[in-house]
Amino acid sequence: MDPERGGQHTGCGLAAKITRMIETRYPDHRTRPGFAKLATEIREHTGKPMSATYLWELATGRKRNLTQETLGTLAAFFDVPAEYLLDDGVRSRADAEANLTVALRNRKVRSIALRADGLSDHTLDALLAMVDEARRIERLAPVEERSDDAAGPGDR
Amino acid sequence: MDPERGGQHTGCGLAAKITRMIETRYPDHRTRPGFAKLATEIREHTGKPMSATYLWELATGRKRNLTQETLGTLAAFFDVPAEYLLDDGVRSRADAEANLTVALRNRKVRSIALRADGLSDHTLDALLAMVDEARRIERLAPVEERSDDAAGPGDR
DNA sequence: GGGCATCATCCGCTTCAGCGGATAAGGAGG
DNA sequence: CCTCCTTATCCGCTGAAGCGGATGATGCCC
Repeated sequence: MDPERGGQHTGCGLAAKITRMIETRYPDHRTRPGFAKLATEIREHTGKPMSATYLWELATGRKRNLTQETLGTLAAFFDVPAEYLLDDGVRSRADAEANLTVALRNRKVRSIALRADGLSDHTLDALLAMVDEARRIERLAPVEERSDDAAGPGDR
Repeated sequence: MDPERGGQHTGCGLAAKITRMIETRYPDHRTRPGFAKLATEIREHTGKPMSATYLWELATGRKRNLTQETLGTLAAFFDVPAEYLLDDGVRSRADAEANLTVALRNRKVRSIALRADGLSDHTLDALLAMVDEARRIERLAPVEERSDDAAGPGDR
C-alpha cells in the first residue's frame, strides 16, 4: 500500500473543492443538478468526456489523483485556474511564488517582470538593487525571500 | 487510439519541456546523467517514486497525460511551478494570466517582480523606464504587450 | 395506487499511467 | 581480447483512472 509520505494527509481537499465549485455554480440547492445532469452539462460545455460516476467519486474523495486531461476539463467548466485544482500536496516550492500572480495583478509590475526577462544577470542585479532602494524610500517592509538554491545558474 | 478532440493536436509540448528542463539543469551534456541516474536522483531528492522508463516515455512523448502526483514530483525536482508542466491544451481561460509565469523561471526576475509590488505608480514608472532602457542597451527586442484583457471578465 | 424521471450509490469492466526487468550498444579499465 | 558499468530502448505486467450500466430511494404527475 502506499503510505502518505508527508505524514500530513492531504486527501480530502480536492473533494471539498469540487463540492464547493458545484455549490458556487448552482447556489440554489433546490434546482442544483445531480451528478448525471452535471456530467452531461460538462460534456456539452467543454466537448470533453466526463461521467457521472466519476464526478461522484471525485466529490466523495474516492478518486483524487486526476490526470491533466480531467483537470483541464473541470478547470474549463468551472472556469478556475487549473492550478487551483492541484491537490494541496502537489505544489512545489516554486509554486509558493505563484502567489506572485497576485502581485502581478498590478499592470505595471507585470510589465516590469515581462521586460526584465532576458536581461543579463548583471543588469538584473542592478535593477534588484534599485527596486530594493525604492522600497526603502517608500518605507515598505523588505521582502523576505528564501534563498536556498544550490546550483541554479540562470536558465535559458 | 485517442481521437483528436480539438482537431489541434497539442502533444509534443510536454516532451520538449521535459527535455529542456533536463538540459537546463545539466547544461554540460557530457556529464548529464541518463534517465536511470536521473530517476534515482529525482527519487532521492523528492522522496516520491519515479522510474527511468517513465522518464524516457515522457521525454520522447510516448506518455503525456500525467497525474497530479507525477506532475508534482517533476515540478518539485526541477523547481518550476506545477502549472508550467500542464499540457498546453489544458489551461482554462482563467489561466491566461499565469502565462507569464514562464518568464518568471528566471530567479532574479522573480525577485524583482516580488519586490516591485506595492511601490507607488510613480516609482514603477521610473523602474519601467529603466528596464526598457536596459533592454535597449543590451539590444533585446522591445517587448510587445497585448492589451486584450483591459476590461476584466470579472472573475478573481 | 401505478408510471416516469432523477437522484445517490455501487459493481464490474476497459484503458492507460507508471514501473520492473529484459535487451543491445557504447565506453572505460584490466 | 573480455568484463563491468551506463546508456537508450523495449516488452509485459500491475494498479488505478475513468466509465457504463446496474440498483434502490425519492418525488412528481396521472
